[in-house]
Amino acid sequence: MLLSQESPPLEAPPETSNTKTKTILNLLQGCNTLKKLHKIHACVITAGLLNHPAISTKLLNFCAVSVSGSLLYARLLFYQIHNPQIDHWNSIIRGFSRSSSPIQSIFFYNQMVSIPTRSRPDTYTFSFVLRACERVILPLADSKRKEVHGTVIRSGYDRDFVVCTNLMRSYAGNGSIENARKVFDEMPARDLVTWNSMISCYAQAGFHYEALKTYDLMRIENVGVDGFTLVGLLSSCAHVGALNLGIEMHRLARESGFLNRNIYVGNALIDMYAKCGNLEAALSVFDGMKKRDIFTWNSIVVGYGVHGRGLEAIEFFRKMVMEGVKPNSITFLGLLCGCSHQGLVQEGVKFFNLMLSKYNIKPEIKHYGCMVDLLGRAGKLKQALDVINSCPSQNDPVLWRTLLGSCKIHKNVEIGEIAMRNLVQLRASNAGDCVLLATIYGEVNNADGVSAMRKMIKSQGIKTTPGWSWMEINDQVHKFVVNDISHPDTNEIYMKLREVIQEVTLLGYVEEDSMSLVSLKGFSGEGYCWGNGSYHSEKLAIAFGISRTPVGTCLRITKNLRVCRDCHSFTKFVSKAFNREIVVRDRVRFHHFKDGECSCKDYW
DNA sequence: GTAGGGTTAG
Repeated sequence: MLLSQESPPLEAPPETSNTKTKTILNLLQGCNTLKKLHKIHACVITAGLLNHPAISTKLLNFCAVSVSGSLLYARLLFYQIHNPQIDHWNSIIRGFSRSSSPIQSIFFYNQMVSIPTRSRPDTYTFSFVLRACERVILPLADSKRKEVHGTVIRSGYDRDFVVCTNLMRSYAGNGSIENARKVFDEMPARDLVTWNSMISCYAQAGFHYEALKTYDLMRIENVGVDGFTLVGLLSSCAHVGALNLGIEMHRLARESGFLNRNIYVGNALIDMYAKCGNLEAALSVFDGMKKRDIFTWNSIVVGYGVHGRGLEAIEFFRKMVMEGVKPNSITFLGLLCGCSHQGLVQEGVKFFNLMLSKYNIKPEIKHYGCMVDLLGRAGKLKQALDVINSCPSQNDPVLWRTLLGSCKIHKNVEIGEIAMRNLVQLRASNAGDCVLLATIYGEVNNADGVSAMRKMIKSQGIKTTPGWSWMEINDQVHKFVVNDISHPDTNEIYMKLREVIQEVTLLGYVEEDSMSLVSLKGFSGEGYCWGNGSYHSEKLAIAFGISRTPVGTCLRITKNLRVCRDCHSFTKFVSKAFNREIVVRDRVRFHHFKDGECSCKDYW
């Protein structure tokens, strides 16, 4: 009931309509609870002022938009207003667009546009309804978005920065990054927010290369940068390992004053440096920050963790807790990752237990994955199996796949078969898993096992993740895939590669061809590169890097899969033969190659 | 009076 009998008017009705209006507007001004609003609403009805434009707008706005409002109430109120005006429509559409039921927003928009004599949508209406489309995940939202887009164009709002930004985000948020780009390209002019949004749309969709390319265009158009630009670009630099561009962002941040003013920028810088393999620089930014939040601490803990420097990650964790910052589930991912790569089994187990007992953080599947990796890597395969069995969602193929990976390191057929059986049962086994188990069989000279895996792959059809490597030279990011011939300097790269192979062969490099799994050659199984005799993307990147950078320059490579044994051995030899430090960031960790050795100590 | 952009993990 809107007119509760227990809600008497707040004061005696004013005498004239004008004073009534003023009194009610004053009351609305001070209204901060729904209860007070109930009473004011009752007054409004008694005074017959519900259709007074200022009053109804304020009433509705409070219900639909303010934190103490109620959308249910807003909807009832809306239907009491005769001939709602643009402000009313915008209020109700705005309110629902950010609610848990954004579809209602579209519903009201539909009503609004269904009768042409009603208010026409304006720039605000479009912004709100597009936000609603972005949040509704039904396929229907797609056609709605296109329809709204059409209306936007027909009504001339396609020149409006804000509407177009909303359109872009709405498209990108639903997987249609091409349409987002199309909107961007077709705008007659763009402001800084539009550029930043394009970058963040790309970054959030995982198109980091395109995000960085957008910055090239930005430079040409001279639009400048702000903190948002820097953060978006730094995140993409971190993802693709573009250190030089990241350093350029750092310089811009320093010069423009954002470094000290904006905690986001500092946080993104720490993450970028850590992900690009330069922990010292990450630490220096960290040390220089006046204020630190959970992102700052997590970035440094995770940074040390993925570099396999578990003890230091633990040290940062201690400092963070001492400074009163509460760790979250990501902090523990960093810790467990660090423990796993440094073989700190006891510490890892301790932190895993601490999560729930002390910090009330429920371990998620990723944390279980770290534990399986920690124990499995250390050869405690039975315990790793127990962890999977204790996990609430033991039906996750990733856990079994991690265990299978550990079985490969320790050549354990028995538990490897258990892992594979579970993967098959979950209908999740892929070619990469077969390759892993086949490797284990091969290493214990089990020819039948190898042959069974070969059959399994044939019957399933090979489904693999294509491997790629990024490398940045002079602010340009170069991407290579296996046996790549798309690079403009392909001939030069292959010539250099053959030369490099000759050099390292003189030092003792032998291309690994351990398994005689002829039918598997050249494939990249999910998680691990596989195959010999083919030119893996990092070999091409290394050859390119050697030919294009001065002697002694460190080569930094980022790849999407794990390094295969052959490439790992190759890179060690190259680091010695050419006196180069080579930093390879693979899917799970960093490898620092120097003087023929790798920081992972051949344990990855 | 109402609208658009950012970081870790995934």
